[in-house]
Amino acid sequence: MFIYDSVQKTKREFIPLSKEQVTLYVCGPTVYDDAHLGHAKSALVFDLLRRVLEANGHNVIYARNITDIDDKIIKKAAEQGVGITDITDKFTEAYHVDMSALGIERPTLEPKATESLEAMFELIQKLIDTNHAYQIENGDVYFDTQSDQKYLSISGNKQNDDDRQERVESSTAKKHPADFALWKSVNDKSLTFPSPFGAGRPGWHTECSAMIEKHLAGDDKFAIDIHGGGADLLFPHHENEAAQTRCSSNHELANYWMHNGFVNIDGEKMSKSLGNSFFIKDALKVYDGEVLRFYLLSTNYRSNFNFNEQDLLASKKRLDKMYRLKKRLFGMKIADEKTEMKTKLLEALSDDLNVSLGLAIIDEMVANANETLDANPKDKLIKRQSTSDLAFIEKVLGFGHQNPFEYFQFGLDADTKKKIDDLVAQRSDAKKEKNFEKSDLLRDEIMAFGVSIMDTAQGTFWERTE
RNA sequence: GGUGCCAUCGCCAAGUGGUAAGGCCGCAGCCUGCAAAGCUGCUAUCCCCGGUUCAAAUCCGGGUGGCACCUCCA
Repeated sequence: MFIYDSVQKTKREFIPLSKEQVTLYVCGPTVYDDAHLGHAKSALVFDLLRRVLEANGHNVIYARNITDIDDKIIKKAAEQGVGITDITDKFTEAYHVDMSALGIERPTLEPKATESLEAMFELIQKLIDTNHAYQIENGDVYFDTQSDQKYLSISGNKQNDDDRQERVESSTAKKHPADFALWKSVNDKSLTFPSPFGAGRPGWHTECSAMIEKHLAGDDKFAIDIHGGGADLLFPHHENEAAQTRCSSNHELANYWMHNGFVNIDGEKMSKSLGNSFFIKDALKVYDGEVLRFYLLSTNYRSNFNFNEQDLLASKKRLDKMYRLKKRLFGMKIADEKTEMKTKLLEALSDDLNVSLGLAIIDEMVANANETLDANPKDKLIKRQSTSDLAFIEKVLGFGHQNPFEYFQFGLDADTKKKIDDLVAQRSDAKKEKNFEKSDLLRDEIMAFGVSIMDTAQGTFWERTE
């Protein structure tokens, strides 16, 4: 397997620290609002990574945190006049619902900041004891970036001198403007925790390092195999996490770093002012979750992704083809066939998640199966192989888990389906009587529902095509 | 200002030295009562200039044009 390491800026062969397991940590959401398409992208990419690692025989321990201590949460709770946990519980649950709709499997571990305070205290104390952190008069504890020789080695950023000057003058009692808070001394009623450093709240970066140490780290040169997140987190978040871990333990944080690109909408940076499609839950009202998954995952995860409806619809047609093959194979038992397609697909995905190439391989398989079945609808071998191929695709990519007939009925209520079924039956009768004028009229009626019909040897099927 | 990424057919998009995958759209054909679906065939020399090399979309230099981060935003 090969992974593009965004710290070394090169594709590297993936060699796990331990043969027993692969440790993967991804920065999860801050639960103060509904998840948007960017959250979806990140979660999808690392869900895929996990599946591909597993398909390669690795036992993956995947942790994705929930940040439930944050100023934005406090602000929201205050605005709405509700408790902190009302907000965090609500949006944690909503996050799970959205992720599930996208076919994203639950991580092995989902540590919450509120449940990791002890680990954070331990981390901060170690940093203080080793002079990598200091507490100022007001109680804040800062990480001393100057004490870390390797600070900025993750992002490759350089300290900007002009910038530095300005901030020194305006800053507080921090030793250096780049120093960041490990513990913020606050004493408001909303959300404060007692700690060895006084009452307050942890800094944002603290939780990830602490959780990794607590749940995943071993004795190796690196705490974990792979650390992932959105491209925006490289600096300062991941830089700071790495510094904390480096200075409080005898290992670097991660052997491989992966960062997914941003999602833009119609060429513009996502923002709430652009409207509803911003949130996953709103997108799900219009599009099937699996269609969203397929679309968001269809290109290189590192590039920025430009979300727009035309591309999504074009992408959907590709998924449709897979489902039509699934229809042709409906009822087949899944056998574990060794096929060339599986080998090639896994190889493509194992090369830094090359989904684009993988989709080309799938298209080729689908076309070949259709061609063979067109020539001989009873070809047992191709049916077994294709069924097996589709099952593999479902497992490793998460595409194709639905009943193929229901897939094509997305968004239609039972009443409408019944009406369409009735019209289709009437049309079939008319066709039997060779009353084509009547059957064509009925077809027009059916198509008015945004539905296409197709006559096959197995009977007439209909699909919502819009 | 600092750091970094990107530029491939109308659109989306693979391909990191050996002579341009795939999908959408379009055209022609097979199939069909007609369709739809499916299948077959057809459609690019890779932003510009220069260099390295037997050989470059792929490496180097210079342009031009996008974009991101440097403000707790995935």
